Amino acid sequence: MDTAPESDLPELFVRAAKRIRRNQSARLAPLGLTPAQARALRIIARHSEPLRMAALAERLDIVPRSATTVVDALESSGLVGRAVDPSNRRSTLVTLTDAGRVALSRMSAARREAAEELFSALSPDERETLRHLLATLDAGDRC
Amino acid sequence: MDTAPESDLPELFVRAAKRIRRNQSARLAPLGLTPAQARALRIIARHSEPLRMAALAERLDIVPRSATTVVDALESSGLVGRAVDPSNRRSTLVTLTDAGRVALSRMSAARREAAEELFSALSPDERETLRHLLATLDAGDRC
DNA sequence: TATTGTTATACTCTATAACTATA
DNA sequence: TATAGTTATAGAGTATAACAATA
Repeated sequence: MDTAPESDLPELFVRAAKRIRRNQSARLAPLGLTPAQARALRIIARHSEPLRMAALAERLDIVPRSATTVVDALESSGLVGRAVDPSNRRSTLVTLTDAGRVALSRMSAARREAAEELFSALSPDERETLRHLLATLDAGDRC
Repeated sequence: MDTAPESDLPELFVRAAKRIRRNQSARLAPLGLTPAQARALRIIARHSEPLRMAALAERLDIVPRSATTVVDALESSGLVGRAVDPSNRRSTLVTLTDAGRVALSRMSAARREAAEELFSALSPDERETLRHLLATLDAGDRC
């Protein structure tokens, strides 16, 4: 047999990411959201003040043009609104709507269930170790 | 400040996967390969015998139709060949060409460099722990 | 009738380049 | 001229559904 699954780190990440993406897609579809839209919504919600498009793009780790597509979708769904920044009319401020807040609260339950389902193979200690290693990686790769 | 980066496991995975995908794309582009094509090529190479399309799709964790697209690209590049399975003429056997073997050997150096670059923030022990946790997760989610 | 792969099509995510409005 | 965001376009990755050839 030469079918032993490859187990190097990048390959394992690709596999895990694929499972997570699928799980998220399935759970978010009933809410009318894609994973990228949900991610953007959470980032917008985490901020007390409206976010500029460029700031949102940076936090999503995508180029500004790609953020436009994501926000277009969220705006069409009525979950966020765009407003011209009065202090710099070139900038667009993205704000959460009431509907957006409702969507977010529905998402949080789905996210908890998804995390439980995806990481049930690990003990709480193991999950914390994993979280720590991934956070270290995340911080390291940005320097 | 309410800008502390979210650090739950799914979010950390999405971020890590994005970095890995980018790194792989950049390293594979000069070889004329996409990450998915490279992954397929490695799976085909790991087998001593030709792989059926359905078997390849299963190992890539994609539907058979999607495997067709990947193999089409590899065949156009001359890295793999298709042959009718004599024992079951409905099946297609995918085989590595000499050019495919050359491409694979070039890939392996690129993969080592990529892994070193991506995981340099972790010690060898930490990498092994991470590998173990991801492998556990991978095995668990398939049952 | 069931299986294997493919044709046809569509959607998500993201990118580069060129343009517009504003500064 | 520089900046912020967008219009236009493209490509990677993957999916569902319908169909052909074979079993």
